[in-house]
Amino acid sequence: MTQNPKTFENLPDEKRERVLNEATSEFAEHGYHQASINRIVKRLGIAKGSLFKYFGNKQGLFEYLFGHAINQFKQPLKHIRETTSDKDFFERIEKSLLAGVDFIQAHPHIYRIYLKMLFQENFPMRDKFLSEVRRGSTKYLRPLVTAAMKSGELRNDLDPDMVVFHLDSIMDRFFQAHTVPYLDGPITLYDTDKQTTENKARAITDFLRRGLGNPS
Amino acid sequence: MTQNPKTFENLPDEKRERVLNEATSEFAEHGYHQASINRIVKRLGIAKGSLFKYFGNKQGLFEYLFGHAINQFKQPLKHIRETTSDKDFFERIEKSLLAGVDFIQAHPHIYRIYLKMLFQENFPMRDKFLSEVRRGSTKYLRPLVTAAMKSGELRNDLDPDMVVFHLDSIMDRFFQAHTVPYLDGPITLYDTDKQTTENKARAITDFLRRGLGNPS
Amino acid sequence: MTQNPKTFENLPDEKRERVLNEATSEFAEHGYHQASINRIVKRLGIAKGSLFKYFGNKQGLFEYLFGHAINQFKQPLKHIRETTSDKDFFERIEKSLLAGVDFIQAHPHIYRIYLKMLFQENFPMRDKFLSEVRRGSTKYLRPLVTAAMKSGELRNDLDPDMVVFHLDSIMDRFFQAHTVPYLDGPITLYDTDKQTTENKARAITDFLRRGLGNPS
Amino acid sequence: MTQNPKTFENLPDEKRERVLNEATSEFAEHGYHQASINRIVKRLGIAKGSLFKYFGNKQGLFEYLFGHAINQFKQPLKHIRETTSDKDFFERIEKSLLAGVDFIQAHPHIYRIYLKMLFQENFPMRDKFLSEVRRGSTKYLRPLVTAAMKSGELRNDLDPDMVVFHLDSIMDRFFQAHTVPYLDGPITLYDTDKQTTENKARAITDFLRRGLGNPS
DNA sequence: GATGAATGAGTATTCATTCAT
DNA sequence: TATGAATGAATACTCATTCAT
Repeated sequence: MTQNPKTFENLPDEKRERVLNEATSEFAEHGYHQASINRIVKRLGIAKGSLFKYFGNKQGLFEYLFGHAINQFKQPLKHIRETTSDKDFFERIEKSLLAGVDFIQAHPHIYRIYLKMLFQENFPMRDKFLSEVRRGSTKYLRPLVTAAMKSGELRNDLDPDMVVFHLDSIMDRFFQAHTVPYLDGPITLYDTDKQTTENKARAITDFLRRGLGNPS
Repeated sequence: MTQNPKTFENLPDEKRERVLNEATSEFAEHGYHQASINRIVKRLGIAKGSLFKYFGNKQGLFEYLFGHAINQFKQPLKHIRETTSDKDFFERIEKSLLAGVDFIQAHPHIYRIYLKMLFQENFPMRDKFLSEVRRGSTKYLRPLVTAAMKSGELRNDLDPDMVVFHLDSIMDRFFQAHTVPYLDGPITLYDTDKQTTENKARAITDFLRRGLGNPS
Repeated sequence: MTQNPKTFENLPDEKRERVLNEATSEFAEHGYHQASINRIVKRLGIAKGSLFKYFGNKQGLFEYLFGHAINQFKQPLKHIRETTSDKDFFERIEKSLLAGVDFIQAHPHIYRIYLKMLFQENFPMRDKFLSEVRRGSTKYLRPLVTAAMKSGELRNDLDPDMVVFHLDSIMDRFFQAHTVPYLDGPITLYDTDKQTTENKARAITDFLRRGLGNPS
Repeated sequence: MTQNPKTFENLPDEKRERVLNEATSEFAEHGYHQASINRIVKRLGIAKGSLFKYFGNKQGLFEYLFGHAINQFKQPLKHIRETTSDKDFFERIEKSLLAGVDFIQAHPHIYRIYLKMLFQENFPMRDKFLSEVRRGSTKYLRPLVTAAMKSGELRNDLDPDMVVFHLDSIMDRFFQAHTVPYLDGPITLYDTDKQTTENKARAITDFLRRGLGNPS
């Protein structure tokens, strides 16, 4: 590998961003293997050799770009934990749902790459990235659940691991349904406006509260 | 598809099966575009021209194979409805979980193709196949839910659409976690033995009963 | 070569004709190399093997078919000579023009194959067929010219070879212009009705009479 | 054409010419569809990808090459009009015959492609190129004819459109007979030396003068 | 540091021809 | 005699990658 990421990092900010954006949207649209370096450089108007100087090869470009993106993924979760109190578990869930949708709408390309990666075994660095994302999700939800069980917000006859599995499934599906049709079933979410998203997040939270919350 | 698949259907059973199996596993491993007709025929030891005689082109092969598979998908669900009574909603859910896993373990390639299709926009016939699968899922779950609400098994303060969304999310995640690592979170399912699967299905069902069932 | 033309000749008339017709129109439409045996048998609804049994290979089919057609080519010229007298040279030319157009309109496929063959060196049997046709043309025209010069209908200061070359060029172009656009120049012939064709043939004949005829 | 031909135009002159020459002779020998990119690159000793970089696809190569050639076609006609006076119509025709043969002998491949295109309907850009050539021909001849009729060189009882049709037929056949055997009839032109060509052109011109010229 | 021409193995697809049934 | 499944070399075209300028 002859790449030299320093070369790329010395580029003017604006150009660096353009490169990453165009490449990201190419990968988002076509997945890893169908993405075409030819198309990327044509859209960018730069020489093919330059891209290879920056990142060595296709995989290097992808890893750089997705590693870069994954950091932004962690911001919103952190923000929620900091701006909400331990007191209201279900409010936190609701805010997490909305924050997730916000992030997806702000960075649709990254989320689409992530979804493609989920079931495509031959993405480079797939193991590394996916385990990182999943670990992040569990590390975020589990303390919320155990705290809520301690404080009595959640019923105490529940298995915390089950609750995490449960919440994770519902939340992920909620996000996916905002990105891909077919996944919403009877509650239509795809391509709807913000107002509707908020109503649905509220409805799901209420539903969870009724199912998991302490009736007392 | 310029060829009608009569030629293929006249083949001896054994050969027909070998062709479908090799092709299916190629698509399962690589997705649609990365799947290589060259590799398929090399593994089969038949001439390239033959495959095109059978199915006209790559897309024809895929459609035949996946359309064929999708029919098998519908059998287990039907079987459950017929062999269980309306009386125990949660037993039905538990059996559905196990039947789904059984199917996936019997046809792992087909399920992997389906998962790849979910987030890969350029699969041929994606719209047709996905909407067919999703519709099947909703059409299966909704009557179960409304019947259970009528009979008093499910709490009557729940929105049936929400329950369906809920069940669908959990069930899908349960299946996916059997196929793809990373998706199980704290409850490990991937690559485990049958005993464990049954315990987990039972645990999830119990959990749902506690959350959604009528306490009376 | 394993072909057996007897096999074909034993076929019922109706089938034999259908085979020749479909094959002829395939060659007329696509030329020799682009013509597809696959398409021919599909249109005919017969087995591919049968065609090869009849004619051995693609070239055998073409030779049979075109040899068959070329005989029909000779009929109209013969007919003209027999039904007109030596007395009116220019009437003969005019009738020949109309007879040629009639033949082309009755057998458009054959004429189109002939035209394609003219400039496509790799038609099988091209040499044999073309020289046969050209010889036929000269053998038809030359006696007409010499007779007319003797009888005084044509000016006697003309070189008979030149007259033949001349007439041949004009007549061929007249036929081609009925089949292919672009070749008519300022006198539009392509796709016109019979009335117009007759007018044009008359006009050309008159023109020739003025140019070549004996003014006395 | 997805590629603009800048890449090709930046190539060193010598290479550019070799590429065009080999490609032209391939198309001349085999026509459009039977021409093989594989053969072209093998003969050139360059990579297949390069040719596609230059011209995008087979059709792009053909259009570039033929469009390029068609411009050269127009030079000799223009040259004749400029170097001859209106005074001698038949001298102009004679010079045109010789100039045409000169061009054809200098660019035999291009003329052979043109002839193939005449009766092969599926040449790309056939309509565009043929109508351009034909229009050029008519636009060249018609003013010559009308001028000559006005000046009294041509008999005034002739229809100018007929004269054009006439001249066009004769001239084209004269050119074709230099390229393809069979088309000369009793006056042999194919593969003959320059001396003979000049004699024949003179003979044809004299013949035309006798037929069309004003006897006064 | 940037360029962009060159590469060649890879892709899906077509086709005339053969031959066992 | 008729069938139609099997063949494999051929086709146009794409693509990540290299490297001399």
